[in-house]
Order: sequence, then structure tokens, then C-alpha cells
Amino acid sequence: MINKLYHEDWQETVKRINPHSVDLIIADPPYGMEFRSNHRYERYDPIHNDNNLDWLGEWVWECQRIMKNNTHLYCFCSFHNIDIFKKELSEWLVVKNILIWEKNNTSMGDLEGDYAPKYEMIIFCVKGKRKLNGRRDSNIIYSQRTQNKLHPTQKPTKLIRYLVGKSTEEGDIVYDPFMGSGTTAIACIREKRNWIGSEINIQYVNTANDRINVELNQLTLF
Amino acid sequence: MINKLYHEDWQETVKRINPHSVDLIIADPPYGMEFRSNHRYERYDPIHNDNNLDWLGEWVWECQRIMKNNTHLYCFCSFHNIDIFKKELSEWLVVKNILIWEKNNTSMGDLEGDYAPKYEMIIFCVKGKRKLNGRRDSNIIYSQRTQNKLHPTQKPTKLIRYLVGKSTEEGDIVYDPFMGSGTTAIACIREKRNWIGSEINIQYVNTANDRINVELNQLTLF
DNA sequence: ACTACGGTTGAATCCTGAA
DNA sequence: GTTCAGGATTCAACCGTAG
Repeated sequence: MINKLYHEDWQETVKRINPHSVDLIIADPPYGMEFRSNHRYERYDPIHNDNNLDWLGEWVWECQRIMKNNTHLYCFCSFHNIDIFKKELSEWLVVKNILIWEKNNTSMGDLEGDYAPKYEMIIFCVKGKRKLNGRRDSNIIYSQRTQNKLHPTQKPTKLIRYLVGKSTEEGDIVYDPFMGSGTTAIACIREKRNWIGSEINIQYVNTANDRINVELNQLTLF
Repeated sequence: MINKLYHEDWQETVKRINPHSVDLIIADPPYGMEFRSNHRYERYDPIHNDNNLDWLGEWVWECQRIMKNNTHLYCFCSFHNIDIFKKELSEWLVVKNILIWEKNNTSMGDLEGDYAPKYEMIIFCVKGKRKLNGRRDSNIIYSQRTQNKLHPTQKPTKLIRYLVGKSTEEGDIVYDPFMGSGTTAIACIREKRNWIGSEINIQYVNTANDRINVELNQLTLF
């Protein structure tokens, strides 16, 4: 199954992944933001949302199932849903920290009544215990946004390489359930880790495979 | 009631504050963490921290009761309990953002298996709608820690002045339900705002009043 | 005025050993 | 077995002092 991107929902892929077989999970899930109101007076009926977060509980369970003992999981998250994600992840994993990915510039949003968003959260979880590689870094990680993105929420390759490097060894297996344009695969190739990915959108599957092939071809030149 | 620090629980103080009478609330509540004061040197009074957040729901309700329409609330928080605080605040206020107070250096904690804590969260809430003063700042706020602290979790005066300046006008009333060593009062005096505070620890009440008196005496020199 | 250097700090967590 | 008190621990950033 290794070093392949599967054009299917994560639910299909994890069915074929054995328990205790993955060394790291990096996930950039759909945040489900637009359809959720924090307010007590719900304007939207959650049941009728295409983009609800009902899958979260099952997803966390499957993640901890396929993770080896003493491994990490990173889950990107917006502050809008940090409470829900943290709660669900805590059911089956230990939430050790919430990392702050500080970007080089701010995003859009409420221009007059709000502070400008400049970061994403990354929930850092552990199954069992595991040391981080290298020196003791802080929980604020500065990383420039990706230029010329192929996916709206594409993460910087450097950032993913950093996380992979902190939490795995060469040859380990990294699973990304929402692979998008394939950044996790690229990061793993450069860090000499194995990877598995799921992605339901065929356009992004194609984009990711193109990027991966370019990356592999560059490797064989040496 | 104005420009006074009350030696009592916030529950006692808010009983005497009229509805719709406060322009801003700044709160640095006990986080309710499993906090054992086992620091290198026992330097401060232990914080009243019984790992019990049952008061949160009532507290939020009272806060929104005394807040004028179209005003803000800031609540300091650790990532450990961000889910609980965000959920409770969302019951009666709109959580607009989670600000990150980035400190100049990291804290202690798990030295090998975790990233080093370098920030506190500040939950930014609004009752109704209100514009922020000044330019559009980002939701990551860098501010140096206070030197020679009088309280173990004392916040930088500059940081509180900044928040007061963003969310109130001169002469407005700011309430701090957990005033500690009085930083909010100092910030309000310097920004020409009125203030009300509650603090249950008599030592910190005395410390705060000393600071406040020094501050007021300095003002009368001019 | 500038640099070098020593001293101090941190909303914490793990581990050990005693009760 | 189980709880709990207390000691040890990193290292970047800051301050004050000396040169």
C-alpha cells in the first residue's frame, strides 16, 4: 500500500491499513467552518449541512487504530473549531499541545471588528509516549505561505518536512487522510520517509501525482 | 463603584453592577489546570486553583449581563482548557477570535516529548457589534513578559493597555473580575479609562492598591 | 557607546520514592 | 496497588555589570 495516493475517502483507505502500522499521521481536514455557528441561536440546521463534522469521532478512532504505539499525530485546525477537534481527539489520543503556525501575512475577514488572522493551529497528539527529534523548539512555528498554490489550503512543504522530521525516522510510514495537492508526499520523499495518502477530489489526485512524479524524476537524476 | 478594587469574589461584585453598564471586560481567570507550584523557588502565594471550572457558566452569564451592547470581552486562557472556555463563552457571547500572546521566551514543561510553551491564548468576544480602534492588527500579539513580577501570572501592562485602547474610549468603564496585582487598573489609569476590580486574595489586593496609589501619585505630580 | 559575559527566568511535566 | 509530594530538567531571551 505504501507510497501511493488513493482516490477515495479516508474511510475506504483505512479499512485496508492494518492496526499498529503507521508511524505518523498528518491531517489537514476540512474545517467545516462556514456551516457552523458558535452562537446558541443556530441559524443553520447541522443535519442539513454537507460539511458537518459528524465524521470526526470515527475518524479519530480509526487514526488511533492504525497508529503504532508511541507515535504522533498532527491535525491542522482553525480556531473556529478548535474546541470540537480538541474534544474529539482527546477521546482516543493525548492532546499534548496546540502548535501555532505563524504565517508571514494576514488573511481576509472582518476588516473593522476583528483582528486579522495570521495563524493556523496544529493540534499535536500522541499515542503512548515519544520523544521529539532535535532540539527543544517552541510551539510557535514561523513558516511562509506557499506561493502559487495548487490547492486553496495548501501547506508549505518546509512546514510539513519540519513536522515529519521531528516525529519520525527515515523509512517510517506517514499517513495523510486528506492529501489535497500532495504536500505531505513531497515532504516525505525529501525526508526519505514512506507515505500513504487519501484524496476524494480527482483533480487534486491528478495534481498531487504530477507533483510527486516530478519530485521522483528529480531524485533519479542523481 | 468606580475606580475601586473590591476584596471579594467576582460573584459579590457583579451583584452590585447594573446590567448594561460596563464597556469592556478583561479577565485572567484561574485556568483550572492541574497546577502544582513546584517551581525552583517558592516565591508566590499559591493561586486558588482547584481544577474546577463549574463557575464558568454562571460567570459568562453575569459578564454578558453587565456588558453594554456592542462591547468586547477578553479572556486569557491556556490551550489546555481552550475548548471548555470557548464553549462556555459561546453560550452567551460571540467568540470572534482567539488572540495569541507570544512571549519572549518559553516556559518549562515536558523537555523531551513536547514543544515548549511560548504563548497564552486570549479569547476575544463581542456582545453585539463593535469596531476596533486604530489600524487592523493581527491576532498574534508579541509582548515581553513582565520583569520582577508581583503575581505569578502577572500580565504585561503594555499588553493590557493595548487591548484597552483597541476596545474602549476615554472615560469608559473596564471590569476585571480577577484583578490579581492590579495590572488592568494601571493600564486603565494610563489610558484614562475607569475601572472596577475584584480580587479574593488580600495580599494581592494590598499589592494592587499599592501599585495603584503609586500610579495616581505620579499623575498628580504633573 | 558598544560588546562580552554571567546570572536569572519560565500559567510545566516526568519520574522517583515514600506514605 | 495507588496516590502524592518534591526534585531535576532545557535553553533562548533578557538584564545588569564589567571591560
